[in-house]
Amino acid sequence: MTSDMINSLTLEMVAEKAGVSRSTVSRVVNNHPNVREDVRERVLMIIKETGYRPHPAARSLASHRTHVIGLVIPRSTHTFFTDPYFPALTEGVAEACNLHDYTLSLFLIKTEEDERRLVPRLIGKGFVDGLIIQATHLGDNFLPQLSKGNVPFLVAGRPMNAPEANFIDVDNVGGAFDAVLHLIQCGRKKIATVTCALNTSVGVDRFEGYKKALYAYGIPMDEKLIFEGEFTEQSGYKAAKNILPFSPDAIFVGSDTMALGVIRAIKEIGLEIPKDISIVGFDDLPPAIQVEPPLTTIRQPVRRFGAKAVETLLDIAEQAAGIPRHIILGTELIVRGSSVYR
Amino acid sequence: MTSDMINSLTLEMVAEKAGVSRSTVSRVVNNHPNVREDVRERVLMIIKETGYRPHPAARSLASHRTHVIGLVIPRSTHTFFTDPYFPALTEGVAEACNLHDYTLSLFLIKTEEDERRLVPRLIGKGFVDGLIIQATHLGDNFLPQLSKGNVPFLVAGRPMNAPEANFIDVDNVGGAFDAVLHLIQCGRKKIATVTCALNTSVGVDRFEGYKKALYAYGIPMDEKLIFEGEFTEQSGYKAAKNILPFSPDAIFVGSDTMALGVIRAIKEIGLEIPKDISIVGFDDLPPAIQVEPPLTTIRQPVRRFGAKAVETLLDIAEQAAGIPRHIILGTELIVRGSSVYR
DNA sequence: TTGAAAGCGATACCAT
DNA sequence: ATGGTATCGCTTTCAA
Repeated sequence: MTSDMINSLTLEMVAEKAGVSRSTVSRVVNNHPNVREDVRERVLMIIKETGYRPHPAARSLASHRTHVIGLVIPRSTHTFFTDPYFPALTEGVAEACNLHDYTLSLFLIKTEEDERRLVPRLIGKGFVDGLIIQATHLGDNFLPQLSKGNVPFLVAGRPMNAPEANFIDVDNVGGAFDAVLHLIQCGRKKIATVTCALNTSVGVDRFEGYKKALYAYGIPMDEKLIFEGEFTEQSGYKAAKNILPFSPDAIFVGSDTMALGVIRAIKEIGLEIPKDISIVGFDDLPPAIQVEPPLTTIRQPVRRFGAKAVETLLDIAEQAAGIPRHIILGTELIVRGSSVYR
Repeated sequence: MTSDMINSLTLEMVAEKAGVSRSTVSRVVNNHPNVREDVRERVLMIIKETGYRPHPAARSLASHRTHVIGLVIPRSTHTFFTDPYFPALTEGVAEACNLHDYTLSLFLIKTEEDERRLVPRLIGKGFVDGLIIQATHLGDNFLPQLSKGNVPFLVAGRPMNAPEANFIDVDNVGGAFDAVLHLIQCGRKKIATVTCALNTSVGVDRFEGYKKALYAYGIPMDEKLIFEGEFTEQSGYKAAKNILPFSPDAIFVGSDTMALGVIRAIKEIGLEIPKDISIVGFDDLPPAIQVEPPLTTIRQPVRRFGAKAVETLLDIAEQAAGIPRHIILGTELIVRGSSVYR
């Protein structure tokens, strides 16, 4: 038996060997209930012996399902490998796909050109069973375009301009609140923040949490202690440079990656963390434990996020037109060396 | 016209509207030369008007091509989002796929279980047109298994135990040589190295370059100045802790990520970079410019790597059985603040 | 529970 | 240059 034969095996041939019709083999392959047990076993035997694999294209042509999920990361120009969040998300989704026997296709949309070429294919029938769209750098017309197609999709992260879309997100407001609350409990009085880009929902929501916490504890907000970053280490560094002259005793930074930059800036002017100033980040990705001191931060359940995203998407795909889903996963404060001084 | 209709449009319907046969429409769609110019234009018009898209499954069932490339990252348990190299590679490949109108499917193999389930599907006909296999954590029986199938594949990185396989790699030996040469030219005499895991070809090759450079300049090798890391920041830190007591005046570190750890360790004992000790890394990924001082390193052409990988793979897929390809891309020394002291 | 047969939507060969 | 048609390998009614 050559390796060529292994692959050109068809349902029909298996059926013949098993002495049944191809319908029956198909039922066995698809775990249909209506097959006599001994027949099922016989067919299963032959399948195992021959190494038969159904042909994906034939299958999806006939069944109208591809068993493929697309993960779309729009405008990922310099972020995909600059911020570990994206690989982490990708990993989570990939893992969940493996688990459900789905294939993950990855679409990194970097240019307008990419978008023009890709979107029409994405929303065409028979390309993928569903899409997970990373929300951060979503343009204004991206989701509307998607909605014109009939491919089910789920936004990963709260979309700014499409409250009706299905989405899954972490509790950014709550997480940020916890972060700032922690700083307050550390005895800090002058708490600054470096926000994520404020044209993104992560930026807005984490900033919201910051404001809420200050408000809840009667701490007045000081514009001079607020600076907008844009997700990169460099922007964190720059933001810190702007904030430090006003001598805050704590900084809540919107992401771990930016916190790296903040810490770099603080060390540069010779302040000690957490003695002189406390730092809390957000994400809890690997960099958080690769700095000195290790970073207190808000942990996102990246793996659970991916899994839940895939499951929800598959669920949406099954329902003809269900209720909109807005799923929020909780976060967790992880206390390390960068915040508590004693 | 409902959005439903957009997607259920078939070749046949387009053919009817255009008053030609579906063969002709198919030719137009596939850029076949044998179509009269005015007919082509008329068909193209109708396609644009109707928004017709060929059905991928139907297409690949009939043509035996999927227009999908698989990127496989074996045993990526804690590396995929720990070392920015993997996202960078992924990005490069994704970009190239976009360019060639191919879809990228991502397979992260983390467990033995994943491997058992995935490999048979991967090598089955009709799943992908070709595979790019990341070499670093390749088990011994991975490539042999792949070879049993008839899916063309290309290894990204030199595979340790399969010299006959097609692969593409960067010149790790040459790059490491240049790195160490640079340190020698900086006047350093006692040059240590933190290697990548030595059961990987990156590890072996970069170490080889280190040895070659020392040899070329008559510098004796000192076992005490050599320590094996395992790609992570933490392992770099640990390695440096072991090496620093022997007071080297330079360290060539096998990857930027590990160099981050090395620098952390050096700062901890109060040495100054590059005054007391010079550091050179390898990769030139974002972290390289997020440390103080910025890291001198060997730049890999990640983007070009991805592009070349995809092109080569597609090329292999076209040839029935061509000569084995072993492609090596050059590297470039990027001098920043961590090496030259004056 | 099983089998027969009609699609699924394209490609590609063979005529013309 | 164009059209007719067999074919790709499976799913899914519909009958039996």
